[in-house]
Amino acid sequence: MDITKELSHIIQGCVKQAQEEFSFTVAPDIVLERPPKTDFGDLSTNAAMQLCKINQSPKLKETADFLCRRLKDSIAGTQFSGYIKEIFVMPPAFINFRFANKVFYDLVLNIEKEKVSFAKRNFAQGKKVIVEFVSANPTGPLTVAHARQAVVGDAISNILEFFGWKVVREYYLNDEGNQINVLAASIYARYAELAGVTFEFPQDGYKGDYVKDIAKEIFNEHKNKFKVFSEKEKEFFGQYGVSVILKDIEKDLKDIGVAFDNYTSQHKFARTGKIEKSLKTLKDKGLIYEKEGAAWFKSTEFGDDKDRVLIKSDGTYTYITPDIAYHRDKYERGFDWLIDIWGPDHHGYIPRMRAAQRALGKKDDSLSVIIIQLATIYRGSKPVRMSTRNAEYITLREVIDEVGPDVSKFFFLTRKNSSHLDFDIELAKTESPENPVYYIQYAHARICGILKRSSELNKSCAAAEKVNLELLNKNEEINLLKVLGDYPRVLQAAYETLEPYRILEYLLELSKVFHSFYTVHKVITDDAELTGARIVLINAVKTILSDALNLLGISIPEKM
RNA sequence: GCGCCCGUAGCUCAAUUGGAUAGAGCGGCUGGCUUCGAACCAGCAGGCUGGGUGUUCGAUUCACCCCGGGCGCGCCA
Repeated sequence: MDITKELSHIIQGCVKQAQEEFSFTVAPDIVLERPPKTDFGDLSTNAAMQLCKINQSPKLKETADFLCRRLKDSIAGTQFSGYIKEIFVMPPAFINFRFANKVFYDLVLNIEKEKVSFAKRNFAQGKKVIVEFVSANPTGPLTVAHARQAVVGDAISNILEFFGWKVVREYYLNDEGNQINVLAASIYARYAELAGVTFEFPQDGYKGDYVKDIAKEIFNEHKNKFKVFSEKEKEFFGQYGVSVILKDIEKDLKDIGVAFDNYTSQHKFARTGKIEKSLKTLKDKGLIYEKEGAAWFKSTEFGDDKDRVLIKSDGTYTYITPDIAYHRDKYERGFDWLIDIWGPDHHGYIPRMRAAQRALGKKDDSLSVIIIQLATIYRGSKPVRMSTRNAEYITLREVIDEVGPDVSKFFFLTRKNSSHLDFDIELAKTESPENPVYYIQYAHARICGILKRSSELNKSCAAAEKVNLELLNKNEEINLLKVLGDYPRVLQAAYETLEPYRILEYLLELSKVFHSFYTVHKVITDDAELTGARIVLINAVKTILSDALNLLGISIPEKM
């Protein structure tokens, strides 16, 4: 039984009665939320306040009292009454509900039976969403800056899947254009050094050692083949470099546990004719005009602050031109929802992408752009500045090797997407209590320890249905049960806001109430019935801990 | 100058999208292991939520104006 749903039906009925009683004409939406303190009960509605507000009535208290009486009447005598212990009004005019413990016992049985899918809702009904993220230029190794986007994007994808979406994780590979030419020239310059050819290193070239490595590789195969740097060499060195770098990127992503379903190469995409097609569509709609030898898109007609060049006067495309076609192609591939995850340096790009999407006749809510703020990386107390061109960066590889994938993921997921994140590598590496990862892991490990011991002692055999859960009535047990009950709501909030950090915060809270329970009560005792009940309880905690982490892409050890 | 994000305890961040006495972790201070793992628990101290005005039963949240920080504003990608 879904208490929240049932209750909101009943409240709706009572609100109608209140409307008659006080001659209110408008009814509010019914909102049920969890009160901030346990003194205020387990669930709360502001229906009375809303009712008075929209009907401009000062009778706050009267309305609340009336609603409260009617609610009690409506519930009394029904089977529902076994689940509600108390209904009371608190100032200014909240109506609060306190549950009977039966609510929580049912919940634990549910977790035991269905595992984590007890929290599942099929919101999407199999609709398709494409999540595009990372999409870092293949001009150098992935840095920790990309790592946050990778980890969050993957977690968001998992959450969407959990709620019934068919998800495709996609990496848009920007493998042509200016920066690839610069890469090609940089590699060629290093090659030239080996081959004894004079060629000046480009001014804004990529200075990292990986460029030298690639050059060396090419030199070993083709010692003196490339005497000059013409179009042919530009293409060869560029694509060679991209393929080597991409291989490393893929490996890094794999090692941190982020798997893409698809890489779309701009280089290949440009050869499908789709860019020209989308240009033609815009042109046919009269949204493109000529000025100073370039072709401009009237993006201001769709909310952008200035029009944008699509075709430069030299005949080449700007960055957005293929990107518009690419986004259009996503729709044509059958996706109902497009999610782009970008770094903060791209936020200025949102209005023009949005404009293009509108120009193509798509609804605003079919495209979501999530901006993930940068992670500032610290080594101890010192921030590390990063630049790919100047070869000053910490790579994702270093972080995986130093800190390990699970712990790094944990840190990248601890903050709201829009918040800056301080990632202290030294802290992440320490095994000190300052490291919050261990708090959750420790709770999990403790549970595993108990379960192992109980099975050694042969005390865990009672099946959940036969266990007398009513024995779980101590404060610490009830608290634990309540937090378990919050889980579906937390997941749903993470889904609606696309903010995975909510799940992590929840896990910290769950771990906290577990630790409190643990220090006060023993699970394994001589009382077989109580032992059985408590084992069911901690099993439920274990299920949520490991499955929620799994949803975030983090694994958790049984021992530490 | 314009746009976006941010400003909350000494530090790093929350606050159920307008709710109740603004909460956690770290750091500081007090206590707690003979018993399933003390990487833990219980408690104390710490706040004019950057400042101001407004909207209303109610503002950390919304609107407007200042102050301070980050990022972006190209026929780069």
